[in-house]
Amino acid sequence: MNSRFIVATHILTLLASSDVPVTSEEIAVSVNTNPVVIRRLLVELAKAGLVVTQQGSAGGSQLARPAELITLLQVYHAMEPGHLFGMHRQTPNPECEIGNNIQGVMSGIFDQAEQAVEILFGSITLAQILGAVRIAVMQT
Amino acid sequence: MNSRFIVATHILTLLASSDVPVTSEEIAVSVNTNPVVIRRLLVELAKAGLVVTQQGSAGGSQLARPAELITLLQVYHAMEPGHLFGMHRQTPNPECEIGNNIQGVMSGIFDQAEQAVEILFGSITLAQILGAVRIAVMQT
DNA sequence: TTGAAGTGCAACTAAGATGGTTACAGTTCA
DNA sequence: TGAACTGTAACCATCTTAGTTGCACTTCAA
Repeated sequence: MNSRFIVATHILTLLASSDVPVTSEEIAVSVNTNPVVIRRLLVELAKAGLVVTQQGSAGGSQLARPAELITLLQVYHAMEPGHLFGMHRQTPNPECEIGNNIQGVMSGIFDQAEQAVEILFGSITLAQILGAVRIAVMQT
Repeated sequence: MNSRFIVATHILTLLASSDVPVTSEEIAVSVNTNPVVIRRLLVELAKAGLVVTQQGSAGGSQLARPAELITLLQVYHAMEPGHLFGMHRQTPNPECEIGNNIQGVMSGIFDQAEQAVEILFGSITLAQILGAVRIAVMQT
């Protein structure tokens, strides 16, 4: 369990809330971490086509597209390339009927679980998250 | 990402397929691991009320209840006490509107995702998994 | 009662993942 | 040209996970 997905979402929400490019230092202050950590995540987000980043003295990052066109699912896929649930460390014994088939059966179930999560994430945009943040601010 | 959930399910499926108590050694052979690893998981499964274990020379483990009355959700809760998605390592900056509210917003979303998974797991029993394994065996 | 077979547990180990830090090369712009 | 920024590598500390070893305790048949 790691923090990349939520931190990446944090980054993108911050970018969505700004009209101008945001430096990794500014993001790092919001996230409360080191700018290099932020930069590492920004490289992945850029590879996924979610942000564009400008080098040099006027550098900074911006969303690559409108916040309404970025879903949590896209963020999730950029940050978490693996599966949600793990398999055996060693291949189970193929001479045993359970050992020989349990992974196949369970991978089917795990796929369904992942799909349920993906459907949810695919239905939530960055604009909605920013909106929810702003509502929370007003209620404080 | 670990292997405890699927290995615990493997263990329980094996117990469900047997009329007699199964030793940790036999389970270890099916899972292809060391018996101590199995015993560790069995202790947790027993605490969760899913298995009963007999010590001594006639020792071994059995399901604590019929396979139709054990759901994947119960197994999951016994093996994975934490959350599915991680939060920031350090508390984000409360002076920033995004930093101050992103965790609240995202925890709501993560709860929904976990719920979707739990609904799925709660609908699948061990008996169904054993049935699926047996169907897979017949098709090999 | 004894010895064998099994559980439960502690301690140790190796491997891998994660996130933080430091240093610096490269890029851009005033 | 120098400052401000990105991108990257290397290192480090911490934590988790799963495997191994050793052994105390439990149980039961002989």
